[in-house]
Amino acid sequence: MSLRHALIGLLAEEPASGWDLSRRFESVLGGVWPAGHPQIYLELRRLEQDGLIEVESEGPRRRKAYRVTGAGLAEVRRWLTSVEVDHTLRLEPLLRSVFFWLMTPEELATHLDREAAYFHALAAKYRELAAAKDRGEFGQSPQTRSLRVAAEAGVRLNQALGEWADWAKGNPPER
Amino acid sequence: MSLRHALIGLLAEEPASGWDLSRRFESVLGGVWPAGHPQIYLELRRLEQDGLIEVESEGPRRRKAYRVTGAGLAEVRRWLTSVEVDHTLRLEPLLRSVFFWLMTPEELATHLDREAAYFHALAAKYRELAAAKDRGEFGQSPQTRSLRVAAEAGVRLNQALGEWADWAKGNPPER
DNA sequence: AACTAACATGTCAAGACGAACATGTCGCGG
DNA sequence: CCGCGACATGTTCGTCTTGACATGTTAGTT
Repeated sequence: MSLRHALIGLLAEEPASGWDLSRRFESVLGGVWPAGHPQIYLELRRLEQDGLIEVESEGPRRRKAYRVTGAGLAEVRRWLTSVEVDHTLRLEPLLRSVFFWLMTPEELATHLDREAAYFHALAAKYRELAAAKDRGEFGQSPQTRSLRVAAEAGVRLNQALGEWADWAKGNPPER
Repeated sequence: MSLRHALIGLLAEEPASGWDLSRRFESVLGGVWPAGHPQIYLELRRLEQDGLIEVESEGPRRRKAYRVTGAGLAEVRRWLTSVEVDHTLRLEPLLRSVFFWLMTPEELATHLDREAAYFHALAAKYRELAAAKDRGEFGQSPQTRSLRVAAEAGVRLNQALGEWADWAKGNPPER
């Protein structure tokens, strides 16, 4: 159900079409909240029905740009401040770690190498993004600064996971 | 689809009933892969149909204990070694951080305090669990050692998130 | 003998989600 | 002016996942 609020939140920045939102989801939120375009178009129609967003303009190719309404803005703010945070984490790499004992030491070593490389690379990507923002490459708007905070989470999270994989290599379940 | 493999993996440790698995899911895997009992019972029946697990014994209260078959064991191992890891992460607290600019500084400060407290507390819980395992309180089986590795991830992940929340308090989007 | 908490297994409905399919438009290079 | 790639919007189907409801058992208590 967070998709709903994420869409309103993105629209609060600036009006956008389903297609725009789909791409922004992929680039901005893909790392923390994946959503395909079918879901997005569906939810946009629901949001419009509920009066939380409205059509701002219709462009070429049936393009419809949406804008947030007062009710919509109030609803995101209510979500941000009054709705309990859902801390549910679902991470397959960690699920797998519970079953490392079913792998041979060689298989495990290969696996952990790959995982460590993946996480360190992602951490580097976020580090770069954060540095670019610190250089002011995306302006200094509050939205950009929020993304800077989110990027910091990307850095720290993936850094931690990469270091965990490194640590696991030195502390395999079969010692 | 990982539920399937997680269930076989748990059964590879020792035979168990749907109820047992449900509780083990909550205690062992609840932090990384939530699953309610309806899913578990459903999936167990499917797994039995597919010959990956079989009924080991029937006890009181319609209790059916399942045991992994050779095909089942082969299937988890195939999953662990040959199926691409799904790195999808979905974490609402991070999604929210993209929209911090919609909160007042006061609301944000309160929110970040709560989040930091939550993550630090969880990290402490995992740290304790890891320490208990290091003291040998759960034996030294390969399974226990795998759980030790998973617990280490819990420590590092939540530690990182707690520190991130602390950092965000000092670097709010509205400076 | 009645009660209750914990055990144990399930169904059902609704919603979320993803993969694949379908349709049409605009701009541009050839 | 033809064709192609990127743009843009949608549907459909099957699976996953959750919450709510339903049913019955066993052990222990009162």
